[in-house]
Amino acid sequence: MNNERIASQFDELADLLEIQGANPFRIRAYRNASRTLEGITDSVSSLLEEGTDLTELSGIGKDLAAKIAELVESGTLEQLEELKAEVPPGVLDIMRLPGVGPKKAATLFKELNITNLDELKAAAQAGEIQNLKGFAKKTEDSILANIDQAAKSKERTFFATAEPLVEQIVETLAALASTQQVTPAGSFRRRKETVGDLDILVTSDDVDEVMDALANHDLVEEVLQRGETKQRVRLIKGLEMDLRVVPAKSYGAAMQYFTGSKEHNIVMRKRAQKQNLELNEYGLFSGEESVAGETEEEVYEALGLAWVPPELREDRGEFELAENNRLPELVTLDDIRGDLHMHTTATDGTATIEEMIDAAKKRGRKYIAITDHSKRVTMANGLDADRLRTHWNEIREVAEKTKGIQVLCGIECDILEDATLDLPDDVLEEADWVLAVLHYGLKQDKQQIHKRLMTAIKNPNVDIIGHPTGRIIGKRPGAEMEMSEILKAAADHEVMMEINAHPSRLDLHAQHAAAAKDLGIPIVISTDAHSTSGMDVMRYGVFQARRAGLSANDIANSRSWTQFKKLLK
DNA sequence: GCCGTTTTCGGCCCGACTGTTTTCAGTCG
Repeated sequence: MNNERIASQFDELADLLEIQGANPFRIRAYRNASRTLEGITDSVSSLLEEGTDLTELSGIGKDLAAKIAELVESGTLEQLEELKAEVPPGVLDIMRLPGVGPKKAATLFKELNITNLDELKAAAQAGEIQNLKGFAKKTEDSILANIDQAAKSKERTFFATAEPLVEQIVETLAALASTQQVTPAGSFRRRKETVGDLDILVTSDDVDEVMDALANHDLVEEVLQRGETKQRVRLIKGLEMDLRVVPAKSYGAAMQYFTGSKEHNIVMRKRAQKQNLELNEYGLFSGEESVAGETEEEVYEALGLAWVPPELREDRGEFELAENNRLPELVTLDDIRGDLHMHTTATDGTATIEEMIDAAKKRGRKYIAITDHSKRVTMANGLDADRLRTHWNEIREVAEKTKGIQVLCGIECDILEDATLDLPDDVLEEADWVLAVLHYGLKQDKQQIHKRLMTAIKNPNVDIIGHPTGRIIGKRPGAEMEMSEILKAAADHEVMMEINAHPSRLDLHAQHAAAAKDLGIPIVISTDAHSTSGMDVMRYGVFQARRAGLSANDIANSRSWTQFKKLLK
């Protein structure tokens, strides 16, 4: 059983305990443990095999360590099964409706025996809900209004989808006469792979003007809430956005607060408490007196910390670095000089070799690798040895005529289900750049996946493993593997690892990339472009690298061509 | 249920908004 699965069992347990009105701190303990499990590279099942004491992990005590062991050994958790028998799973869907929480869901279940969304809808339509204590007509109406939408819009939105919407709204609000500062906060500012809600922070002399401007914006479908300082709207594509209007003297504290993450903020507040201070979105206070609040920097400084880049605010080690002024200088898009994963019309790309080279030059790239598919990927018209050699000849011809950019003859070579490579060694030897990847058989068992990746890593012609887990965010999980072992092998055999920059992949993810950095593995951020515009996704890969705490030094394709060349096999 | 340089017991982050209420509980981020 992998960490994610155990984490989700703990989350479910926490949800069920909430419905039952259990001690909120006990519930939090399960959620904290879930987060810890999602954040570590080693699988707990292998840690247990090695005899590691799981209580060494933060947020895992004796009790939860035993529950993890139970899950790993038996595949189930007795406590969870008992709770599920008491609380029907549909009650959790009800709890997730906007405006309904654990208490209301519990009331609906206990008083009316409502166990799923369908029954809830029927009861609301029959007018039965408004008679319950704590409910009334408005709650019933709101349930009916949300119930159909909620069923389908559970999923989060890719950062890349949200970005243009946020930019347009920021532009509109910034142009108003009354606004001074307009900045997105929340998970968007932290550059998470996906965002749930959006937050925009504004300083303004005229709250109504700002709120009206947002309410009337083309991208806004509905105003959900409007108060003195906060307005909540629903945008197109089902995204919801909170607008917060804050005084200038609190702007930094508000930015800090609303950027999160929640976990990061909890540590911030505890630090404040230890210094007999109180931190909230209005500032850092000593009694009534404001100590800091106008800028984020002064809030961090007052708590003895260097300013932490938003991408690192996850309570995953950033505080120790910030205390000692050892935070990394994170890589930026401007650092990127090469792009080492892209396709042409030879397989499933839409642009020719010339067009791709031209597009790369326009984006300031100094070197690229053209990496079309190998033959196993029939859907994409993958290349066999003969076609590949012809393709490489064409690439060399074009490259010779082109100035100002190095073009490598590459291949995206499939690692087949039987743990062999899709092209023979004598062909791979001729390549400048071999990117080995898993495309098929991602559901094979862990041992076989491991064997396949090891075949590629040990092959002396393989330069890099592309999109290592094969995950598609929100659609399919990656192949199961012991990432720490794969990374150790990659370090031993001097194989690089890719952060695939496509918004739906971002693979390696941040924690894996951080683990790769710790082993000294050069990381390559690649666009996997299938068209000239596909090269523009580089920024998302850079954001992912920043979230992993990587500097330009850690990124192989931020080096000059002369330096990068030395890494080639 | 976890945790500890004030602690092995008694804490555990905090404010805005809404709806249902006559002063507050629930929800949300």
